[in-house]
Amino acid sequence: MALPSAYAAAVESGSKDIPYCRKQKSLGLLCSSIFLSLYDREGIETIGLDDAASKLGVERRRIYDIVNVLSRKAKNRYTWKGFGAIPKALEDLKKEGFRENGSAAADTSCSEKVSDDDEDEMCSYVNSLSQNDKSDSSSIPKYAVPSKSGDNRKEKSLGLLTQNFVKLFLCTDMDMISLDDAAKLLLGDGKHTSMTTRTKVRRLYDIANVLSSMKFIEKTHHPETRKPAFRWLGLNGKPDNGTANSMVLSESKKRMFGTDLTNTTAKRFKVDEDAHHVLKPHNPTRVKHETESEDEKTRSGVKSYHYGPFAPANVPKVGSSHDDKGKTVVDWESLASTYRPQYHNQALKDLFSHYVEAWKSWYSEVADKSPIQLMS
DNA sequence: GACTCCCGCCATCGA
DNA sequence: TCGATGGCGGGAGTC
Repeated sequence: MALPSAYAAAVESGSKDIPYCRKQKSLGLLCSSIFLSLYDREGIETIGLDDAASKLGVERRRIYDIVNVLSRKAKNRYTWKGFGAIPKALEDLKKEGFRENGSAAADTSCSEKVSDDDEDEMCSYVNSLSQNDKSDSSSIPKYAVPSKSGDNRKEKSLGLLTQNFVKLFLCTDMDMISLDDAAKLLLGDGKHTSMTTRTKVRRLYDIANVLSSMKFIEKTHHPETRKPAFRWLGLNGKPDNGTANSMVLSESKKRMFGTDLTNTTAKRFKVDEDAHHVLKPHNPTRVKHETESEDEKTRSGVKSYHYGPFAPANVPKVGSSHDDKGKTVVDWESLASTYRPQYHNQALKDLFSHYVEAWKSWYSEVADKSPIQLMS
């Protein structure tokens, strides 16, 4: 996850004379910022559109793109039910997907909305799909949205597209699929002109960004063609305790597509560093990736702990501290003050405080379990 | 040059 | 009627 520094940079870039970088406003980053950090907490049940937009410093239109995978509760408010309801929703969606294609017996109905984000829409979509279409039952399911006059706009919604995209993974034996193939499958027979496919692929990119930021899928390459493709992670990619912090502690060490500034070029960071010196040392994502190769080495032997977003680049892992070679004494207080970002945005300050507390909590917990030599 | 995906126009929805 | 919503494609950034 790329919070909060990447987001801070995104917010700041909009107001100052820093060269604009569009990746700082990517849907994946926004998704992480909104749901995984700002809203995926105890007591948060609804998300205000204006609230999210102002907190993140982006226009409402971008929030729409993300909340399309939520269920709208009322004008300007969207429900947020956390990650807890996802397993059931996925199961429901899978059953429905099979049922739609006549390849499995399942009589689950989506009579009520059961989940959050994508799956919520998935569920609601199933109803409309089952009413409208029983088209094709070939070996590869066709999740093309049925065309029905007067309902065209709804059929093409991002939410429905998301559901069908996920169904491709859930209800087929395809381990990975390219967006191009997905677009053709989702378009259905005889519909994929180059233009419609291109449009659909663009939307799938949006969806893939959101899904990958939530760790449902990951970007990969087809082993034969080397073409970009996406692999389903499902709940394996989900955090185990449903907190924002846990997202960054997930097992995957691969670069996350669309979730943050991972593919931001050094060139651009140079610009950012010049303009925002204070943010420089504290881009957790950068830290993570810059140290990735080093990380791999240290990980190979000992099962180490995964640092969260605020792990300094030069800090040895706790697990590796048991290694005799790695007894580096770290001035934690010094690090904390050195790397503490200065946010101008109140929401960011709050968010950062939240992470600091989480970090302290985690640190004291780990320190208790594995007494290592640390300066206090 | 292909891939990626943000931006914002504008059609549609719905209060 | 008008503000809210969101599909859509242009085109810029990135690889």
